[in-house]
Amino acid sequence: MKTTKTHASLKDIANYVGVSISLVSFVLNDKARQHRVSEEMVRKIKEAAEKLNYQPNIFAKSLREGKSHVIGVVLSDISNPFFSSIARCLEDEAEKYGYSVLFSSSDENRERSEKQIAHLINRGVDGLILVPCEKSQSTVRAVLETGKPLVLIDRYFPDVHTNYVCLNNREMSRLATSTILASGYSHPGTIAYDTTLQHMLDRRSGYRQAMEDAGKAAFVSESLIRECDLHQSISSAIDKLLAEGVDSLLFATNNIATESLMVIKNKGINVPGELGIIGFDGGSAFDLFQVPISYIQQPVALMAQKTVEIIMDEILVGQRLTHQIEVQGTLVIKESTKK
Amino acid sequence: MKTTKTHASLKDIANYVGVSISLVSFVLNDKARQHRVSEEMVRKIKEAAEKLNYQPNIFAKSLREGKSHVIGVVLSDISNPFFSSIARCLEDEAEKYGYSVLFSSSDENRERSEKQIAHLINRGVDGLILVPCEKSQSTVRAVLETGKPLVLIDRYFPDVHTNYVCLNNREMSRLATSTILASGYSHPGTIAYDTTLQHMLDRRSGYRQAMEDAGKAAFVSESLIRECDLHQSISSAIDKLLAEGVDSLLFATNNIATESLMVIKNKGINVPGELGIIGFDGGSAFDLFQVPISYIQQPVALMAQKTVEIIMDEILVGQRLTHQIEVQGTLVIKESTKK
DNA sequence: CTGTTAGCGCTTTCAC
DNA sequence: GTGAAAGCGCTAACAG
Repeated sequence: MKTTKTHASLKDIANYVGVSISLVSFVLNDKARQHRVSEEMVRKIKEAAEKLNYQPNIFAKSLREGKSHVIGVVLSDISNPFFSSIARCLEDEAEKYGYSVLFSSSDENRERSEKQIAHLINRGVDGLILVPCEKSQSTVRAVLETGKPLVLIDRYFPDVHTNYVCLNNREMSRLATSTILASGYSHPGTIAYDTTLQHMLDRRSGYRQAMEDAGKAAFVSESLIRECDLHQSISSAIDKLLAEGVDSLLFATNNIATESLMVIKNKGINVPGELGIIGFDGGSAFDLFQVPISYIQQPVALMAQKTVEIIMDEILVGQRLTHQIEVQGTLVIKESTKK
Repeated sequence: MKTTKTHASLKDIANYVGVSISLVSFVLNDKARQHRVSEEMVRKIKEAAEKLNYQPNIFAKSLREGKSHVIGVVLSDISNPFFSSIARCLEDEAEKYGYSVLFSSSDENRERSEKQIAHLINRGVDGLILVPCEKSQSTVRAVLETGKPLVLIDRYFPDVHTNYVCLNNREMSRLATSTILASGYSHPGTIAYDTTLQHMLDRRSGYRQAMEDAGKAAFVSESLIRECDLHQSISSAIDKLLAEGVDSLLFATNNIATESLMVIKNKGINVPGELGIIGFDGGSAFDLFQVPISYIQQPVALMAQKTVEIIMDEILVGQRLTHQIEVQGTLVIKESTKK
């Protein structure tokens, strides 16, 4: 018994029915009408296909059509809950179009992501969905030049003209901060990653905006917008912020929030009494903390839907409009901001 | 400018250098020696390939070779942390072999998983890695019959002869339970999913074993091994167990543990004083709970490594031995079991 | 040492 | 209404 259980081909059906291969191809691709194939013939061929359990050979089809019916996705790390939930939604959306999704994780490493992208393009993906990493403008531009349909998700570069779908980061961050203020906290600080990626800048600037709106612009020294990169630095960032007299914190990502909560717990700081908190993206860790944590929720399913919609437009219709979509987040208020 | 920026082909290189296509093919596939191509020629061709930025057309290659260099993976749900971490590891392992991974989520639904599998096979994947869902023996057997290399991961069916890689579930569960007992808890209970999947049966039976070993067999009524399926039932499962006089709990999965901790927190039960706890797989939620939770850790990276190793053996070498691997877990003890 | 040739399975143009 | 034939890019058996 051979491993490659050679499936029935058009030829097999043609022989079986006693007609030409092309006729079978027409019928099985719903081009029967167009070629005015007789009803009788159509029936016979479809029956035979059914009987022989015909499955089109996707390699041949791809070779011939220059299409793979696969879209490639490069994200930060698929084992990160935020990205894995995006992954799941992308998978579901793509499926609606009969498309499969090939994932790879860049680990926020530019070289690595370039390799992954090259690999995916080599694999013949019909389009690319990217969570671009820092300073990868040139990479994104290079992809653009290949003419491959491309949509960025979660992040974008203001100086690169591409499709993208992301959260209204600035606004959500502003809203979160002003909510903290409205709850009676007077000295909120924030912790974000030390990166030039736009979504982080926006989250920081939303915080700043809220502070200005509240007439606390003067209070916002750079030291209230702490940056961190490694896990260790979170602890020291919190120390410094507390030393500044901060009474509440906005965490710019889920990871930062989770790490920070760990630190806060270990320090025995009381939430929300001593410290008010808002995080990003929710998750069971937020709910199991001493007090449920308020958070900014991203409409992940919607983001995925829009992203796939855009890319499929380009792939199928060949549309070349640029879609830049900002979806609206939701602020979910729990106990951690109830002073 | 065309979308399909038609890449350089073997033909282009052949024309450029002024030789035949096959010669180019040999050289570029490292069969130069074998065909005793002259050094000079090899150099020229490789240079030309470099210069024209040749990239083999993967569709043609696949069509010709009947191989896609892709492996398909069907798991429960890629947005579940346990599976997304497996996904990530599988991705990394496959990459070492130049293979890509196509994921899909079955949601523990047999019909759905059958569709996904069929789809992946249609896509021409060279092998399949499955987290099989309940009662899908026949599906697995069907895959086996196609002759496609197959490895099950996380779970297996005792009555189906396949490759698999899973945790030493019974032993870990036994160890966890006996550890609970050794810590001074006398009435441990357990909560597992209501399923006939072997890994769940094993986790239950490990618990039972430990109880027998401790001379508490009589104490183990069925009611101490609660089953749950929906979220709501967890709450009632815990209620019943507490009513039975249970003073500690072993949760058979990460999800069950997380849900349960939520319930326990809401009930205001003191851990580890009133209730000792051991969960599965760890995660930040476990660490942020009032007291860090002890857990059984699965060597996910190792599992992925073994799985890919086995499947690549079959794909590349055509090996047909059956590998059934049980990897060893680790019991990580935290505060939740220190009475 | 190098070239010719025959497909892999499919789509599609053109001819009858 | 139906069929013949070319060709997508690649590999490999066979010639020379």
